[in-house]
Amino acid sequence: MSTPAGEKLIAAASALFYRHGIRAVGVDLIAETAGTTKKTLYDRFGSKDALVALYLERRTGVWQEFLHEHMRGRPVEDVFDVLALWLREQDRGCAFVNAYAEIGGTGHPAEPVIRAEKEWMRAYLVDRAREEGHPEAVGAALHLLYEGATVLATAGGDPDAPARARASALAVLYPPADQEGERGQEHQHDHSLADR
Amino acid sequence: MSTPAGEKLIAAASALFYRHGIRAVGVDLIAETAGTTKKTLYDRFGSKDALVALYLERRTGVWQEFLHEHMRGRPVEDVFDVLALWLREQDRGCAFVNAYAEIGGTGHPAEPVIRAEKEWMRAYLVDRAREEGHPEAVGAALHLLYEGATVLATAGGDPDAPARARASALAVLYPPADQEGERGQEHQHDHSLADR
DNA sequence: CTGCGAGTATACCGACCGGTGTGGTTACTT
DNA sequence: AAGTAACCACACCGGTCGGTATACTCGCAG
Repeated sequence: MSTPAGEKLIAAASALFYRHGIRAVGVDLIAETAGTTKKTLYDRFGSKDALVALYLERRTGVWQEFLHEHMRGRPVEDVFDVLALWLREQDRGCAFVNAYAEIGGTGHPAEPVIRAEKEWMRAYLVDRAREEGHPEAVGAALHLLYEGATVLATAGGDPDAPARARASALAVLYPPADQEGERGQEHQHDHSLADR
Repeated sequence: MSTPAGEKLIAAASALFYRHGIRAVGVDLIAETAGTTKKTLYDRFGSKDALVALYLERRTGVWQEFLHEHMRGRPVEDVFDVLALWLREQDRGCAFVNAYAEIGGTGHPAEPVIRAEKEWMRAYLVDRAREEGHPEAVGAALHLLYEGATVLATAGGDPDAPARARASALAVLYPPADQEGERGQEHQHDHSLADR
């Protein structure tokens, strides 16, 4: 926690950074939106970069709380429903991917926060999948589908992407019996994700 | 094609936009890097926004050419190898996702270019999958895995993401025989992606 | 009563932003 | 010979960038 004015600054900065991007939002606008002054911003946080890092750290917590709350007692494939629900209000997509687009590879203090968020989500899905008896590779596949769905729902403009990802996830989680079709003689089978 | 100075400007702008982001690069820097002047830039393109749109259009063509060339005669799952090869030099990830992070939802003239690229890639994967006897839903799954792999290889910092995506793709393309395990009584089977 | 942390208000800094205007130099066309 | 498209050099514009400085007020703890 920070001081009252500090919290107001974080709240204003978070909303502005997420909606318009990091470089597009100046410190003057942040201070004005928060109803405080630029002086207070620099007294609390020292630099815009530090405020950016704090914005992403806070957002990690908010998402994790949202996810845990909505996933309680539900199977792992329901992450795609939770994602769809989240994206209904967070229509600018993944804040971490967006931030990386602007600051990636620059040594910005927020870079490790971005990486940590992706790693946390990977671990979450792997663990949840494992609890339901699936190997790690299945969790990794869910993670890929999850990130792909986020991108395609926003930059791709396809609001049904999470639903499609859910359907794909079911195929990975519960592979159907091998219905041999016209193809099937030129490749070796056993492409199960088990035991990798 | 454009005039010689125009081409130099596009080349300089493309490299700078991709590496540092759109807002981070000013028109002065672009003109100087191209060895020409800001005046010429505005005479050719009219605005920075138009140059951004052109940058993305050109990049669409470069990627499509790269993809076609490397995919010749190879099965659809090899897109993930081509992606890995591409990302070895294009280490800032998907230019379109990055651009969307900066200009998404602003009415920027480059927005339709971004959407078109995602749609083109979806159609490509669906078509390639169909040629090999797979239904549309399989192509859609490949698209999700492809986008997820790109994000996780860059923002996620996981260089093995494309390889993981390839493994997941094989499981979707060639579902193994249903090895019933400890789980399997609480869900209905038949989660094949066929016929959707 | 004094010191201090937190906050406000406002002015200021050099640098850079996207974009324009002026004027002059080639080279190719009609 | 005249016109024109392409280009360069350079100066200029108002506005905004991240960041700093000065001076003042308030509430609270010693």
